[in-house]
Amino acid sequence: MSQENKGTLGKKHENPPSSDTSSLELPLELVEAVELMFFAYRDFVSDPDTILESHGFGRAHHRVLHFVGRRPGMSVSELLHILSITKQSLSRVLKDLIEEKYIIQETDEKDRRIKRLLLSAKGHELHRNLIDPQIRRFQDSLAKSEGGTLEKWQKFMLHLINMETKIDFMDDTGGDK
Amino acid sequence: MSQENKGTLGKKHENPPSSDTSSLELPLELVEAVELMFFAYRDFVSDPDTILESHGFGRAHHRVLHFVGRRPGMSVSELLHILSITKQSLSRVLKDLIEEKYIIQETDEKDRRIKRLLLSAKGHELHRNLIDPQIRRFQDSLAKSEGGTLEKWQKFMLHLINMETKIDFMDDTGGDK
DNA sequence: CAAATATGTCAGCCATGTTGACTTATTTTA
DNA sequence: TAAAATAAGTCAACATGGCTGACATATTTG
Repeated sequence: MSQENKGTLGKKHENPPSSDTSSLELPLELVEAVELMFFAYRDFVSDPDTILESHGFGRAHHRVLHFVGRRPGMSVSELLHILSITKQSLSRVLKDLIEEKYIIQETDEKDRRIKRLLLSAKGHELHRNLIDPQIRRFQDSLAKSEGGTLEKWQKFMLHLINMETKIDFMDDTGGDK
Repeated sequence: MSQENKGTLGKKHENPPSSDTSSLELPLELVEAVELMFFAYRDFVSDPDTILESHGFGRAHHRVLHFVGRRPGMSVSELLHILSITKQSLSRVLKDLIEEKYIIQETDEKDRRIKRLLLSAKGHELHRNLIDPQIRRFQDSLAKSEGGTLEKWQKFMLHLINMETKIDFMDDTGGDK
């Protein structure tokens, strides 16, 4: 059942031989999957986008709030590394968040060059409001996807990401596995 | 097994009661899922991004190539609708693609106001080169995700998207389901 | 013939990425 | 201890790809 060709979301057409014409014919269900990735991601971030707008923030601010929330006390360079952006890009949004007291900086005691980043209460609240609709979306989808487990979805998604990223994620996630 | 709390990608911590503190404690595995969505999407588009760069194109060009490739003969307004962007945004990239002969315009016979969009041979080739690494990524991930099926992943992703988007996608996909 | 529709274009704004050059603290190391 | 390396921050300029508003043109429809 799981290996059959049916169920690729219900196209009218029969699947093409699906054989090893690999370099000639693309497997249609995977082309569809590419598209699903695009649509799902776009809609998945649409709710937080709306909330952010009302605060004069953008997606970049969201990412910072998210990662600082997930790894309280992380340094600026750790944040840069996980986001894979330049410090000039980061600085614009980080400055906003610090000025408006969503994020607090604490100088590290041992190494006073390092600034530890933390969410303020205000920051936690916003982060919470941003992630709530996304969590709900997952829960709804999970409820509707009988047979599918979150665990399997996670495994699949994890395999899509690059090794270096995987390290960052694991880090974030606690490490083992 | 599929309902247990374990396997949320291997955090060090025990899962918090996971009870109905719903409005107080976020389900950790879903917070991780949010993050996976971010990382997976970013890495998933990274290969095409590299190819695009060598052509002087961006992600926006990729999307146009993709949808025109998937729905040959679509009109400009259909494309605008599916991309959910303004015609001014589209025009910049579409102009590039037409000038450089990746996309061909044909005036509709019945209604000469409508321009039908098509990929040229050159367009097909580029599209193919862009999607190939993504297809490969899916195939690799699928191979590594024993137990998980593409079908279930698709169902889950489909449920994440908005109703209106779902209509667009189905359209694209052939309609039924 | 008037109104609606499909497309295209000009001009300017905004968010968020980039590079390169430099400063200031602070810690490490030779 | 003096020099080098590291962490953070800043200024300036540039690119991409969203956006709005205002219009122009061709074509079809009522």
